[in-house]
Amino acid sequence: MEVHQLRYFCAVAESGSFTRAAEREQVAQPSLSQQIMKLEEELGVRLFDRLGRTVRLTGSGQVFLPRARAILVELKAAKDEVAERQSSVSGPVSIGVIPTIAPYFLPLPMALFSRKYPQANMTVVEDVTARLMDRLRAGQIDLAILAMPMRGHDVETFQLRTERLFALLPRAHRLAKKRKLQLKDLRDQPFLLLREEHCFRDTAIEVCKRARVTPHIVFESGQFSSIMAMVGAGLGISIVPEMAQEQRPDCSFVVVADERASRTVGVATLKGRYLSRVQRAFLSHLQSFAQKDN
Amino acid sequence: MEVHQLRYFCAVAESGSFTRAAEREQVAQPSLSQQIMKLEEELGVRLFDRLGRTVRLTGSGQVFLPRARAILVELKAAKDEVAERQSSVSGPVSIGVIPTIAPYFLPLPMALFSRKYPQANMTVVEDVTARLMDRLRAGQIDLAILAMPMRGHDVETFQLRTERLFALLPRAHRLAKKRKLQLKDLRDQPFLLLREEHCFRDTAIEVCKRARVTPHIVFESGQFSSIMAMVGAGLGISIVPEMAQEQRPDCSFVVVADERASRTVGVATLKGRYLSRVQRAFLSHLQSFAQKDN
DNA sequence: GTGTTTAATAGGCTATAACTATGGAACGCT
DNA sequence: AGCGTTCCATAGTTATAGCCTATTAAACAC
Repeated sequence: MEVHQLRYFCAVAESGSFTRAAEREQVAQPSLSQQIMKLEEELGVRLFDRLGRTVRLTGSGQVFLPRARAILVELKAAKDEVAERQSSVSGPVSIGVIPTIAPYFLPLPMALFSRKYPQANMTVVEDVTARLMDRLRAGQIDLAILAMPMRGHDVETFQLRTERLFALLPRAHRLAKKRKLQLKDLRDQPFLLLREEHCFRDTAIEVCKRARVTPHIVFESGQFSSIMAMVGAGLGISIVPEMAQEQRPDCSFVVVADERASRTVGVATLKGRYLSRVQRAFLSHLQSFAQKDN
Repeated sequence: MEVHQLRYFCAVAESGSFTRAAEREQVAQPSLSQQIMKLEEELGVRLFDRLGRTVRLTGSGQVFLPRARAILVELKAAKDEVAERQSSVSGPVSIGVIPTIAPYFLPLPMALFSRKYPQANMTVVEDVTARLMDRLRAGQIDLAILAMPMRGHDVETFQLRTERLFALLPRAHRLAKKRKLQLKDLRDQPFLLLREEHCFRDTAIEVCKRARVTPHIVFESGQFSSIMAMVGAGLGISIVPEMAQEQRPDCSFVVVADERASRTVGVATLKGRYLSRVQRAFLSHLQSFAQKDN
């Protein structure tokens, strides 16, 4: 039983004629007759009585007609729903983001996108890189905003911006007044860093190592605000990304002048993953926030 | 969009693999891939994400899946309903019958058929031949029981029985005691006949004419019972078919011995008309009441 | 790395739905 | 009644398109 057979059947039933039905369906009359016969054969029942030049539904045909119509309608509805889904910028977008980016970067793009496309249904998952990648691979999130570079053959990444790193110092610190500093200036300072699962911890340690500095870690936390409070209390120093800067009476931020002392923020999607129209729209929306200059 | 594409799509969605789906659908894997791609092309949307060796529905695929399933289910339901209709002896049977046959012949066959197939839904239309033929052609009745022969290229007929004609006489009539009589014996008798629309009137006149008798008609009615009452009252005589005989104190029935003084009862269907299983069953049931002899 | 699994590609084959042309039956008209 | 017209079915042909096998490319497992 094929779709065109149902279409032809309905056309004959509605026009009461094979010839007119063939015209309506843009097909030669014998082709249509043939398909109707095939349908009748498969059903094991005559659907039409061919009475001279009038064609009339049999009882079985009358039973079959509404069902055939319903199927054609549902077929169209299924097609339309999928098309609608693609043509309108609406539907679910699930975004994963790491905690060291989420509060600083995401609010503005999300608010603007939500205003532009009220039909978009955004969900944000905040988690560390490893678990975000799991979710990305599991299809639970559509895209992930995290620190570049992302090794991993199965993801596609787009850089959004590269930001300088800043030393976070107590306001009373001897380096706090400088306009910039070198990481080697921080040697022997007690360090406060994020917990191991956070990738920015690795970034910070990495840049230190490159400057031949091995940080002495005295405190670990899950968020910058705890670290800042501790630093403000004079317990040590830290390194934070540019976007985490904020006005605080107890802390100073001094830019780290070392070559390559930076963090790159990017967005990742699963390679081969098909994105719906909203999802693609959000991705390019994010890219419009990328900063071309370093 | 074709039915097999929907089947393949559901198979892949359910098995999570093109290869397993191809096995399930008894088709080579490339064929299945091809049809899925074609479907995706028509919908303008990717339905599956091909992620390495795992295959997963896209959002659009998830939307499309339940609809595709529903369509396949309805397709089967439509097919099944038609099949059921043909396999079981149930459903509507509409029977037309002329008034000079209806009360005498039909009750027994109908009762037996109804007992044998309680699911059969019989309807009887009693009307004269001309209007029954109209209804037959209009598809309002499935078969018509009437007097043969039926001229008309567009009907198919089956003879059921041939019955002798009887002279209907007042009990006191001089011929009432005879075991049989000739039509010419009735010459000059006042005739009571059915109205013009009734074919049995024509039959009666026809047999008379053949016997060189021109009936002098003094009364016309729509039913035999009126005629019998009148005949019983001595107003004249009539001719009735064998099956209309009944025990009456005021009338006698004497068989007409003339060659070809008979009426043949048969059943007619519209040529080219497809009969459902019940309808065919009732037709052959009627034929089982045919009398081979005479 | 190597072997295995999986989906996509390529090319040939076949099945089938399309077409044109024609036949036959039914209906309308004169 | 004869004629022309209309309509569906049939016959034969063409072309589409779905299926196949063989192969490639990539991903995964060991």
